[in-house]
Amino acid sequence: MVMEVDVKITINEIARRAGVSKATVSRVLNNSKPVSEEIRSRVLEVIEDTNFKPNAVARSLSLRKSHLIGIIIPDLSNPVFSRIISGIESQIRNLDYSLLITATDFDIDMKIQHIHILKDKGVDGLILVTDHGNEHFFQAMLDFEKPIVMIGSESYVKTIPVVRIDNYSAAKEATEYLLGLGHKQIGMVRGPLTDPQSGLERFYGYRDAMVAAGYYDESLVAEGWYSFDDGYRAMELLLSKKKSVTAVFCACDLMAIGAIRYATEQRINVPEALSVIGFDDVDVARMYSPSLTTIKQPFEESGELAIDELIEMIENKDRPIKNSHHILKHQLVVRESTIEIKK
Amino acid sequence: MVMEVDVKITINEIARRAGVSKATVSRVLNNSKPVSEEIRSRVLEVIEDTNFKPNAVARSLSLRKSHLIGIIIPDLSNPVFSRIISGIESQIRNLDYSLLITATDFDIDMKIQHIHILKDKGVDGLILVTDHGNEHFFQAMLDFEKPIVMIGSESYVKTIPVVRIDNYSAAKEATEYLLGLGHKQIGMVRGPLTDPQSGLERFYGYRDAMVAAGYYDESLVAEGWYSFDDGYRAMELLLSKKKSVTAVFCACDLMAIGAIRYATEQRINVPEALSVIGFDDVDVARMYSPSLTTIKQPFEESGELAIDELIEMIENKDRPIKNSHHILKHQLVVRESTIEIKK
DNA sequence: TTGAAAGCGCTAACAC
DNA sequence: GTGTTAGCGCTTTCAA
Repeated sequence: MVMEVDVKITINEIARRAGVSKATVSRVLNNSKPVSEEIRSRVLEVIEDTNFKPNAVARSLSLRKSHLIGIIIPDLSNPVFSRIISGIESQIRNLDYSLLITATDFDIDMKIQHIHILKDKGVDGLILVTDHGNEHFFQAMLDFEKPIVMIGSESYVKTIPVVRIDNYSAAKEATEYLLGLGHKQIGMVRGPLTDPQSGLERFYGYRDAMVAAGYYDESLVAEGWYSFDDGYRAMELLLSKKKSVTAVFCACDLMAIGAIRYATEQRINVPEALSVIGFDDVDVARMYSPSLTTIKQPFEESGELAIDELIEMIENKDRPIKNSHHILKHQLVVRESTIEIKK
Repeated sequence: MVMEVDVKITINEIARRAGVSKATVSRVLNNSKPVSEEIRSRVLEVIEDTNFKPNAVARSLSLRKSHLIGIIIPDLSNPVFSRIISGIESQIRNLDYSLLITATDFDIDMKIQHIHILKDKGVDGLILVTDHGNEHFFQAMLDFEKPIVMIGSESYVKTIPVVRIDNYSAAKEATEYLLGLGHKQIGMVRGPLTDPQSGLERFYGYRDAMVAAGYYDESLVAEGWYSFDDGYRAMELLLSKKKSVTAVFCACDLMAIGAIRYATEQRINVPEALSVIGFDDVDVARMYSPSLTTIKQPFEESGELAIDELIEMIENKDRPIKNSHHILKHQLVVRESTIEIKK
C-alpha cells in the first residue's frame, strides 16, 4: 500500500501513472478500440489500485448523453403510481441508467414545468405517467425533443408510444360479470369524466354493458375523485338516489372500499346485500374484509415495458418510429365482495 | 419572429448574438458579478428570445456540483417508504435540486452498490432509508465523502445525522394503552430482531411495559416480516400458543390487518373479543373495517426534515458538524380496533 | 465592467 | 496500437 496523498484521481492521473495517454485509458475503460494486452493490463492494474471511477458528469458532457431517465408522475405515495415506478426502477437497474423522479400533485402546470426542468438536467428520455394534458402540455412534450413514453393515457402526439390497458373493455367486463351474477340494478361510482382513461373509458364500458342489457339508468351513477372518502360520499349519494341497487362497480379500489364502508355503516352487508367490484387490484383489495373483487392492472409490467421501449428509442435513434401502442392485459380477480343476487 | 435555423443555443451563441463575451453572459445568468444595466438587458433579451436554458451537465462539470440528491430506499411500492419519498420530493421542488432514486429490495449488497453508483453519478448528497447495515455498508458510507442523512435508523458512523422516531417509547405507549384498557394477556406480533428499530426497539418497548405490569410472558410473542401474510401467520401461531390473549400489539399496520383477518376467520371478533393495535398509520389503517388504532409516524415530515438537513450540509460545508439526531414525535391514534376488556 | 483563456474530466477524430 | 488535440458548455481567475 503506497502512500499516495490526495491527488484527485482522474483519467489523466491514471494515464500518468500507467505511463500512457488518457486516450488509451479511455479505450480500455470503454473497450472502444483495441489496446495491446500489455498496456491494457497495466492500465487496469492502476485503475484497480486507485479504485478509479470515471466521472459520470464529464462523460455526459462529452457524449451528450446523461444515462438519466426522467419520470413525471402525479403522486408518489399513491400505490397505483408507486408500483409503476417500482417496475421501472427494478427494470432499469441492469441497464446502467438512473431515475430522476418528480411528482406533480396532478397539477398540469407543474407537469409542464417539470418537463422543462428535466430537459435542462439533460435526461436522455422521459416517462410520463399522467391522466390528461392540455395544449401547452403537448407543446412541452414536443419541445422536449428526446424520446418520451407515456403510461396509462393517450397522447395527442401520435408519434409517442403509449403503454396502458383497455379501460373500456375492462369496465365492460366487470359490469358484465355483475350482470352474469343476476344483478340488474348495478350502480357505478365513476371518476371525473375529464380524465379520459380512468374516468371516461371506464364509465363508457359500464354504460355500454348496461345499455346492452337494457338496465342503464343515469340515476345509478355517482361521481368522485379516486379516493376512499369520495367513494364513501358517492355511495351515500347513490343510495339516496337509488335505494334498490344490488351491486356497484367502482372506478378504483379505494373508492370501492369507501363505498363498502358506507354501505356497512348503513347495515347493508357486502356482499350479501350489495356486491362491490373495484378496479386496480392494489394491495388493499386482497387484504380488505371482505376481500375485493376487482380488475387487476399490470402496474409493474407497464413500468417495465415502458422503460424497455424508452431505452430502445434512446439507443437506436435511427430506428424508424414504430408508433407503438401497447395495450396490456387486465384481469378480473374474483374475491369475496361479489356474489350472486339473492332471489 | 426571425428565422434562426437550428443553431444549437449555448452560452456562446447567446454571447455572439448579444455581442458580448460568454463570461458576461455567465455573469448575468448567475448574478455573480456586476454587469452594466445596458449590457445586462441586451443579454436578457437575447436569452428571452432564444428561450435559452444553460446546460446543467456542463454547469455541473464546471462547478463540481450536480444539484442531484440520491435516495436509497428498500422498496418504492411500500407506502411506509413511498410516503417518505413523497415528503422529500415535495420539499425539494422549491430548492432547485432533483432526486435520483434507487430501490434495494432490502438487499444489503445492493445498498452498497447503489451508494457507489450514486457517487459516480456525482450526486451532491445522499439520503438513506434503511433498516440495518453491516461493516461494508458503513465503509461505503464513509467512502462516499459527501453529506449523508439517514432516515429511520441509527448509523454507526456517529457524524451522520439521523431522522427517526422513538420506537421504544412508541411501542411502550401502545402497550400501556392496552394495559390501561384492562388487558393483561397482551400479545405482540413483532418484526425481526435483526432490525434494530422497527424490530428490536418496538419489541423492547412492549416487553418493558409488560414486565412493569407483571404480565410479560414469552409465549405471548410471535414474529414475522412486516407484511399482511406474516401478520396472519403470526396471529395463527400466537393463538395456538395462547388462546387467552385479549389484545395484540403489532409491529406494523399490515401485520395488524393480517392478524385481524386471521382472528375474524376464527370467529374471534375485533374489537369485541380481541383488541388490535398497529404501527405506522398508513392509509389502510383508517380505511379498514374495523379502523385501526395505531401509532402514527410522521413519514412526510421526516422526509422533509432530512432533505432540509442534507441541503444545509451541502451548502454550508464549512459549518461545524452538529451531530444532529432528530427524534420526531409519534402519536397514538385511537380508532375502532381497540376496546376496554369485557369483564 | 468586460474579455480572453484556462480548466472541469471525459471522448473521439485524426495523425502517426 | 497509441498519442495529440480539439471539443462538450459552462464558470472563473486574471488582465485590461
